Formats: sequence, C-alpha cells, structure tokens
Amino acid sequence: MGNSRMTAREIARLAGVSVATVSRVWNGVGQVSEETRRRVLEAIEAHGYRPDHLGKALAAGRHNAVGLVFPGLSGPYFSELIQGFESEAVQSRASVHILCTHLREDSDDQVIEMARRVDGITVLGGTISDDAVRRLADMVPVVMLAGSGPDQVPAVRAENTAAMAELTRHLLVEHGLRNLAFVGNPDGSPDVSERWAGFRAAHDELGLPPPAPPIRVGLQQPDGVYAAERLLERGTVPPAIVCANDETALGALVGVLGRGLRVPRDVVITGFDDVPMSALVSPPLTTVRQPIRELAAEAARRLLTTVADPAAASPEHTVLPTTVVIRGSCGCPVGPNP
Amino acid sequence: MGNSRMTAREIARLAGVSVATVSRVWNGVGQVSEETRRRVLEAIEAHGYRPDHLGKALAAGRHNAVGLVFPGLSGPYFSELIQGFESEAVQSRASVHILCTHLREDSDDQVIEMARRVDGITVLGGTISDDAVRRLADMVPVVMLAGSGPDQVPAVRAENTAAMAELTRHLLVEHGLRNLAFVGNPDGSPDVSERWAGFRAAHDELGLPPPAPPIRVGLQQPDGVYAAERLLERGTVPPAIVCANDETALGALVGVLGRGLRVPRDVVITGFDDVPMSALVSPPLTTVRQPIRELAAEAARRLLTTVADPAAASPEHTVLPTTVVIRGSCGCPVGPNP
DNA sequence: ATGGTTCCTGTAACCGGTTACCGTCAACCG
DNA sequence: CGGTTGACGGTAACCGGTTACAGGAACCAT
Repeated sequence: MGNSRMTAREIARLAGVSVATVSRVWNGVGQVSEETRRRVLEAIEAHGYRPDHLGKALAAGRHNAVGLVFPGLSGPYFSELIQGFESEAVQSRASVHILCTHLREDSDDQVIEMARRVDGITVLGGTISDDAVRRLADMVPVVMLAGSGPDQVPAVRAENTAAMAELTRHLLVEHGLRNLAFVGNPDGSPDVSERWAGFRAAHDELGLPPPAPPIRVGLQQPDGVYAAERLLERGTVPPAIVCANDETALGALVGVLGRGLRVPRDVVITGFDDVPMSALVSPPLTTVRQPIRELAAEAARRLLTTVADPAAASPEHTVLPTTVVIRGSCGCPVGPNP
Repeated sequence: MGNSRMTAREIARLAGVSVATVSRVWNGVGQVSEETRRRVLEAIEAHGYRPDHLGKALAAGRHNAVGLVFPGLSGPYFSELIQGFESEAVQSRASVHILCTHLREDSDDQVIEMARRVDGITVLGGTISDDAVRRLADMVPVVMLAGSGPDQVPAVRAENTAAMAELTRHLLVEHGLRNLAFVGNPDGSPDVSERWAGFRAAHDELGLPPPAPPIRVGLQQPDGVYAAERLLERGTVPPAIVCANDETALGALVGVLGRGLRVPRDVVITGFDDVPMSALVSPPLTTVRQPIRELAAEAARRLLTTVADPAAASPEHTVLPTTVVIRGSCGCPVGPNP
C-alpha cells in the first residue's frame, strides 16, 4: 500500500541514510554502494514512495509539461490534432495542459497564465493575436501548429496553397467547370486563407477572371449546410462548391442532397483534409489529404526538442506535404478503391 | 517589461521590505501599512512580478489543476464534453490536464501519474478499469462523467434508460414498427449499455419478444455507415435502425441513402444525443437530447467543490434529465420548427 | 514611569525535492 | 608507514513561495 505522503526524508530515515542518497538511488546518479542501494530500494518499495512532482519541478526549474492552445473542438480535424499532439507528448512523459479559447477576448491573459505552468506551448494558428504569441514566445518556447504566427516563431503546417490550386485546376480544366463557389472564411483561419489563395491562383494561372467572393462561414458541418442553403436560394445553382474543409463539404453535401439535387451530376462538391467520413459518403468526397495527426505530432516533437535544448530552437517552418484525392464528388468515375 | 525571472525576494530587496511583506501585499492578507503596500506594489508593477506557480503550489500543497481522462476524441459528443469541462475549470482558474488513453493498456499507470500532478480527476465512463479508478480515488478526488465507476465514486451522468425506452415505445406503439435493429456495443461504454437496457425494457413492457442482438460497432460516424451496410446486406431491410448515438445514426443515414433507400419511408433511423448536425440533415433526426456541455460542467463543478473542501465529498450520483426529440426520421411529419 | 494593546514587519522554518561540496575511510603506492 | 587516490555518503544550500512567531514602535491607561 503506497502512501503518497511519503517524502524522500522519510525514506531516508527508514533506510538509515540521508536524503541525498535517496535522491541518488532514485535517479541512478552518483556513486552508491550496492548494499546501500538495496536498503533504499527496499524502503522505497515497501512504502510505495514516488518523488513529488512539485519538488522535482521546483528544483529542476522545469515543469515537464507542455500546453496546447486551440480555439475550440469543432469536428474531426481539431480532434485529430489534439490526439496527435497528446500522444507524442505523453510518450515523452510530459503532461498536456489544454486551453480552449472559444475565441474569448480574455484568452490572451489565460495563455500567459498557462505559460507560467508549462515548459512550452503549441498554439493553433488563428487562435490568439500575433502580439500575444510574441509575448508568449518571450516566456517559453512556442510552436505554431497549422498556421503561422510572427516571423521568429517556428511553425508546423501542411501545404495548402499548391494543393488547393491543383484541385481547383482539376475542376476548371479536367471537368471544364466555371463559376466555382468557394465556401469558407479566409479571415477566419490561416489554413482557409491559404486555401482561398490557392483557389484564386488557379484561376489566375489559367487566365480566368477572378472567382466570386467566398461564402464566409465557419468550418463545422452545420456551417456547410448553411452555406449550401445560401448558395441554392440564389436561384442559379453553382456548378461546383469548393469547400475549405471536409466538414463543411459534408454539410454542403447533406444540404444539397436534402434539396433533391444530385451530386456530382447537378453540382460538384469538394473538400479538404480527408477525414475518415469523406470516403464513406456517397458520392465519396474528392478532397485533399493532409496528415493531421502527424502534423500535430511533429509540432509536439519540435516543441519538446526545443524545451529539452533551447539551443536547438530555430524559427524554421516545417511544411508537410498534402495530396489531392480524386473520388466521385467531383464528377470523376468512382474506382473500386475510392 | 516584465521579466518572469523576478522572485519575491528580489521584489522585497527592491522595495526595501521582506519577502513576507511581499507575499502579504500580493495576497492581500495580514496587516500592511498603506505606505509599505504602495512601495511593494510599485516594485511589483515596475518589474511585472507574478508569483511562481511551483513555489505557490509547493507551499500550499495544491496544484490548482484538474485532470480529465477520456478514451479518445471521436466526434462532437466528446468534443462537447471536453469543452464543457474545460470552460468550467478555467473559470475557477484551474488548469486542465488531459490524458487521452486511446484504450492503451498502459493507461492505468499514466492516470496514476496524472494524479500526482493535479488536485482532482474526472474520468469518462468506460475509460479505465474500476480497479484503476479505486486506486485513483485513494490519491485524489475523482468524479466519473457519463458513466459510473465503483460505488463510492461520485458520478455525473444523463438519464439514458428511460429516455431510450420512451423513444423505443414511440417507434413500437405510435409507428407500429417491429423487428427494430439496435446499433451500438453495450459492452463498449456505460452509456450504450444503459441505452440498450432501455431499448430492451420497452420491448419487455409491451410484452413483445426480446429484440435481436445489437450490431456491435463503435460510436463514430463511419461505424454507422458500416452498421448500415451490414444490416442492408442481410437481404431484409429492418423497418427501423435505433442507433446508440447521433453520430452512428448520421453515418447510418448516409449509408442507407447511399443505397438508394429513402428515410423514413423505407427505413426509420433514430439517434441519441442531439448533436447540432442532427437537426440539419434531411430528414432531420429523431433523437434524445442530453445536455452534454452542462453534464461536463457539472462534473467539473463537483470536482472543484470537492477539491476545495474535501469534507464536501459525497458519492452521490448527479443524473441530468434528457428529453426525446421527435423529428422527421422516425416517420413523424416534420413541423416548421424541427 | 510602567505595563498592556495594537499595528506593522522581519526572521526563519517549511513545502519536497536536487546537488555542490566536503569529510571519512579503505585500499594502494612508493 | 605516511601520503595519495577514489569510492561513498552526509550536510546544507537552493528552487520560490507561505506563514507561525516574535520583536519593535506607538499609543493608551493606570
């Protein structure tokens, strides 16, 4: 029966040694005779002693914890990110503190507060102001995830622009579609901003007039339903709805099908992210695959590396590759292995 | 410009007082003359001093942090839970540690590890073994959320059984349906177990033969798609698919519609939870509304109360009410306000 | 003048670890 | 046999706060 009230001094008393020796035995550092080590280990074992985290942290000046700041847990994308980050952190025996800003105004203060309790923080792009990120980076190592902050702050993100441009070209060239509608708010998140840029770039490159302004909605499934409604009630149905992410695309699909339209026959829909559901709907969603979990894991690794060795810090951006995944919703024939 | 390296002793030196006085001024306790207080506050202000958490925690024997343990972040249900918990904890200025077990085997140890870093833990039902919960409860206050653990451990959950019985009766009596299929694994989570119990109870009460065994799948949207496929490939389409939660119901809806069947005409589908998407699909989903966020917030409140005053602990279960929400997917006419 | 209050503030111990430094002792060498 | 060496382990300072206790000054009543 291990009493968690056991302290190193108590163990020292029981084993007839000093606290220093207990610490040495537990951490396996310094010189301790076999006989003494045995006595100490016995006492530790007998009373289930485990060193207190606070004492350790205070002495070491390290918390062995990292923080993750995100706007909210909307949909599979954020869920995957958080799980990827958490897995990696836990593997390194660091505990994970979360702060969900819900885009509150006072979240900047709360982030600063968090910085005092962890060794490093990963911030999802678009969550807090660049100014807050800078203040944060003055206190602890910071890694931006899926988006970027001020220039000096390292970031891990996926390639958005080129992939979205490629997908858009596919619709414009392969399928000969025009007047594509874009669903997503470029000012809402760095990811959407880049995807919108890729969307426009594809039009530019092909010498086409710039696309219509985006339907500015959020990134959740209900937002996609709403966007579809807004597009359809305009009278003329757009030939294709290019969504900023899969969740809005799935929402748009639901909304479009609910109006009795057929996809891709009456309207084409594409997404971005390749969440598991996208391969399962019918028609399966043409989208862009990005390694969401790996993205977050990489952010965690870079953060932990920097924490362990501040000299290893570099403001470099890690950009993970993405690939266009052609399925049925763009009008391509659905293969046996979608 | 606040240097976070400032310590109370440094401030004391600068203000020409002792550390004790700095502490008294910061915490507003004890007697301090107006003149001294002013000098100290000036020094604090000038150097942006904020007391270190570790020192505070070590002295107070309190971490001012709570933990949340959950199996994984699958879908809006868990997302809502986590956000509800986090909001409430942050309001009480407690930081939130998360542990995502992913149903790993070594998660019991990691939970114990977490217990050494927080003042209390909330565990989602079905995440870790009852034995681990007991060991945990010996170390820190524990509140179970959405499910229950060992008897002595307090829990916060929603009413599942009666609501599912009511919904099932609605299908059996109002719509005269028979041979309902249940989708969900009763052994996978306490929630599903209770819902399955309510499903069976409704059959019992009406003197009907017990329902067919459940289609044992997970709780995510793709699981619903898979379940629908399994049900449909049996040849005879069941008149109704009663899903353990909305996400599988939405998945089943996608799967069924993808096969060219119509809902509710060819097959009825119901869910449980009432996630936002459920009101938006067509037909809108008949389901049971449970106050997910409020559930988690209540768990956080009970945990924080117990942490603040261990004498306030009670093994009582808080059960929040649920309500059946009739929409179109069960065959009822869809009103203007679904 | 003296003893008792009251108000303010400093000293030092404490929370629970880590670790620099130093003393002890046995072994070994010249 | 004195001196050097190296293994071992204890003492105490330190991390950054909180707080019990005590001491000193000012004031009041006797």
